[in-house]
Amino acid sequence: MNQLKEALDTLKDTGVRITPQRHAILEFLISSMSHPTADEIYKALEGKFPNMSVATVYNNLRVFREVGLVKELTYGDSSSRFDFVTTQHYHVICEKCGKIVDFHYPGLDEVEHLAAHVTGFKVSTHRMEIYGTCPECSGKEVH
Amino acid sequence: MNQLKEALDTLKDTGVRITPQRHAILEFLISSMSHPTADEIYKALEGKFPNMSVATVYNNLRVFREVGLVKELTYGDSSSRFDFVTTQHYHVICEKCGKIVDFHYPGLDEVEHLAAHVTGFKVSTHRMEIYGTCPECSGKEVH
DNA sequence: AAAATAAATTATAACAATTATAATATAAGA
DNA sequence: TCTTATATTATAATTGTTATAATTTATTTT
Ligand SMILES: [Mn+2]
Ligand SMILES: [Mn+2]
Ligand SMILES: [Zn+2]
Ligand SMILES: [Zn+2]
Repeated sequence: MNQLKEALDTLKDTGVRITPQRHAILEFLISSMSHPTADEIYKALEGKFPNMSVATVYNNLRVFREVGLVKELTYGDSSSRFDFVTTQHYHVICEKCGKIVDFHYPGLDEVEHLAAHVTGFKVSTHRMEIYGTCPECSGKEVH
Repeated sequence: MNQLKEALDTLKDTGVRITPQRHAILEFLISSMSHPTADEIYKALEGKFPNMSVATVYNNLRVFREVGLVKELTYGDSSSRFDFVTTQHYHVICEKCGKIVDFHYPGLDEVEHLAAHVTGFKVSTHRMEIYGTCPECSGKEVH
């Protein structure tokens, strides 16, 4: 139920200290319901933490990733985005405005198995994203 | 049959000048049968073109991408890799050594359609990769 | 509760991949 | 061959991220 409390328990269980900065970053990730970049988090919290270093944001996002609280979504040259992990899901991304929408779909187990069989890899995970144009951006088009 | 000739024709048809550097980069991409980074291409050709700028490699890879000759494979913070496009395929990537292996599998049309239906996006494409450990890296493990 | 110590934060510098800039060189058509 | 738009080069700039070292803070030990 209380996602923040659960996240803090995870930190405690894994021996990660709970600092005000970590608390605030987690709080923001959970409440924002989006997929912010490190810099967006940094800027969102600079009112509350005027002296927080951007390195702290990066460091803590890495810590959260390592204990499984967040997933890092990486894209070519641009900034990583961070997703507070609840359940397995994929993403649909707008090529016009960059919006990221959650997309629930069963995991592609069959594909993983075939890949393992064909290539001899020990498969651990996969990545899948859908790209296109969101309804808002489609609406703006000239007809 | 002759992939290089076809590629050069594509350049001619789209009004892109054929320079020795472009010729050499294409030749390397086709013959290497791998997924090199811009820097790997740059280093591979520095014998033949001691004065070639790394910017030339980047510029031309972008040109090739724009006319559909190559696909850019992007990964978080590390360098993009470039794939001379022949047929649609996916990639299996070793998390230990970084090796990239082609994996032929029918396109995930069903997933694209469902995503379009559920999110209202106009879907244009998708990305899918399998991660794991390659046979060589698995063999090296201590038992 | 105070002291000790291990970990986290900050400020800043460094880094690596990529792109921008401006001068020079060249491919391709007239 | 001449012309001109385009490409290349050398270099600087930019951006996202990580490393470093000093300072601060959370937790453990006394
Ligand atoms: Mn998500
Ligand atoms: Mn490939
Ligand atoms: Zn959009
Ligand atoms: Zn490997």
